[in-house]
Amino acid sequence: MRDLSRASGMSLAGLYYYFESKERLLFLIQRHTFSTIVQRLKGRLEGVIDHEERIRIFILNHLEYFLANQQAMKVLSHEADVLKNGFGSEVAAIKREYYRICVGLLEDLKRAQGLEFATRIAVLSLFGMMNWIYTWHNPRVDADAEHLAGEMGDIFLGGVINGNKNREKTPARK
Amino acid sequence: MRDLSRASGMSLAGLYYYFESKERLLFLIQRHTFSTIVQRLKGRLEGVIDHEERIRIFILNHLEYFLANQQAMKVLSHEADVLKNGFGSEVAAIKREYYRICVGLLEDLKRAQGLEFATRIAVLSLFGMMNWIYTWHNPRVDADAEHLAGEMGDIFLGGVINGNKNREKTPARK
DNA sequence: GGCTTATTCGAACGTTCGTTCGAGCCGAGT
DNA sequence: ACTCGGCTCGAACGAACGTTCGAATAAGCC
Repeated sequence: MRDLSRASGMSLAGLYYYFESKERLLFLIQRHTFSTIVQRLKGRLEGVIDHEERIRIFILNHLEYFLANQQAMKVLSHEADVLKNGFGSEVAAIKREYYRICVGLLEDLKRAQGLEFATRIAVLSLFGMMNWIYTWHNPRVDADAEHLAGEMGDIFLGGVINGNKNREKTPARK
Repeated sequence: MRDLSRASGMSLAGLYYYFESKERLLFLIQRHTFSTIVQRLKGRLEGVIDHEERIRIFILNHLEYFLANQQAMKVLSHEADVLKNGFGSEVAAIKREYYRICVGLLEDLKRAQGLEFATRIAVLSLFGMMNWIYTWHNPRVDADAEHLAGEMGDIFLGGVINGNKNREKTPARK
């Protein structure tokens, strides 16, 4: 809170005039952030029918926000699940909606192409790929969101579509 | 430190008799953890020549340790890069060696199969997939390390081997 | 038994943290 | 001119933190 006070130019007590506690302030930041990501995603998905393209849009939307707000996302990733009961559940609901959208995109792809893979593990692997970026991405060295989304989309889509073909002496898995 | 004192049964001051500071204690834990992972990996890779199998071993080794020490890895993931200069560089060196091993495995696969993808992004995506597990894995619900390593191996190997075939109207990328 | 050395601990120190309080400032309304 | 409500702040409070210190205990050796 003292850091925020210094950075914003407002006194420490002044912050508490607007935000009743540090926890509520974190809650507002998290709610705003995750709501924005979900809202932008919905807008971008409208009218797109190709299943692979929809997943690529999901990845690009996610990475763009993460890289544009890298410092913030670093904190938010570390501060996941620290909110107490009341605050935590509302943020958790938004995250759950986001997760469910991704599950839906994958289920659609599975149905359309007759694929077989574990949706939950695939979705959480994808989130891992994307979220881990805050630990290594250096804007001066690494490619931009669009390029990275392309590469990750290649790996992920190639994986869920052709994945189990690479098991030696193993039939398609249930 | 007070938590450790309570959990270990030794007084707070007693801890400082054995570990000169909280930072040095964290350093010892990190060094031991990452050294163990690298050491086990090297043992398991010995004698295995198939490139895909070697990457699957890498994934299994990583996930097994992460799931067997989930609470610890949750902390270590959060405490990455908090060590000051002296301590930090030694741990960073071990991590870099681990990273380089993974890069080597992928480069071998690329060469053997004539593939084209960005190694750095692929490696860091794989780390993301695997490391993110501490945020969602529930031992009572989710599969064990072996099963998860199989699924993630399918996705990752399928992705790097067949990835760019899924780009619409796009040639293989450089 | 005495003496030395290793181990353990309660109590405290100084700092940082989240938060609160009371007093001051300032512009709008009467 | 006076007041009132919104806004801002310096200063402090109590708790938690990493760390230290001196004394108490235990263990090994003569």
